[in-house]
Amino acid sequence: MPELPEVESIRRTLEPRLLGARVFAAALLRPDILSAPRSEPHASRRRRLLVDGRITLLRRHGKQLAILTHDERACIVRLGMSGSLRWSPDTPPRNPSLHVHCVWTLDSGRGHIWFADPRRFGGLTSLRGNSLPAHWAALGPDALTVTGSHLDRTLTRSARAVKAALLDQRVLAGVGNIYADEALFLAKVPPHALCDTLSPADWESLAHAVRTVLVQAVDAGGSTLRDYRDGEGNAGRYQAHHRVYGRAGLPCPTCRAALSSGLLAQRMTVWCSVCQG
DNA sequence: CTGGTCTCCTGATCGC
DNA sequence: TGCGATCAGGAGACCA
Repeated sequence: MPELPEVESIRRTLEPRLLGARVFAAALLRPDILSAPRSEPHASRRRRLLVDGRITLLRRHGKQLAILTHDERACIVRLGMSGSLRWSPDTPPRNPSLHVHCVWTLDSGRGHIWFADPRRFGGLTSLRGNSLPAHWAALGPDALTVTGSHLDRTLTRSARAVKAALLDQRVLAGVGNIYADEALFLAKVPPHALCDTLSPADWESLAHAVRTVLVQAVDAGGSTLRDYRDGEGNAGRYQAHHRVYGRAGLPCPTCRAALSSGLLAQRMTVWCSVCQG
């Protein structure tokens, strides 16, 4: 389930493969995974999939990754929960269980990139490169740069549970179920605490915890629970450092009490009822 | 407007 | 061993 650290790891591993490469061809095997904002004029599928463009930049905001070309086209890749974006020297294996939906061929023998997504919660969005900032303005700030004052300002009058707010991409972009629980544990804030009961100091410590946990996870190449791989096919290593996620009933790493678990905002949630009061 | 719930989808896992 | 039920979850639709 790719969150910010996994998407950033994909971005970093793909960048050297893609920068300067020209898109020779694109095969869209499942047309319904490609969408466009309502405001964008219709363009051909080839245009929308960057064919004949020279890749100039790979940008990430939260969990979204955009591929940009020299002629101001952009293709956003959203990985959903089971999506992957991989580079390989050859075309991907023709294994139906991979659920490969789009394959791009780069010219001059620079290989292929492919988007696969078994559960199809992800997809591609084509848009003009110069409308990317406006598109991303609908999201909150990238979670790697989130501040306590932003969270305080945005959420201080909200009656929602703090974990539900952390998962809301319009509040901050990039946090999913794993890193929400990890950040709440680090900040010693209970996931079910209501936003309007938290102090500015709480928001400060939560913002700090979010940034800390994400930086650590990026440094470890993200978390591989089952399927996640970076752009080169490597697994992440941060799962070994999870303090609470996936550890329901096991001892708290700080106080050794059994970790609590339950459903919050439709997500499995794990926390320490002692440390997170 | 706000917050809670439902829904999409497939593969892994569980219980009988 | 086999097979149906259950679970996981990002994000948009939908509803009170």
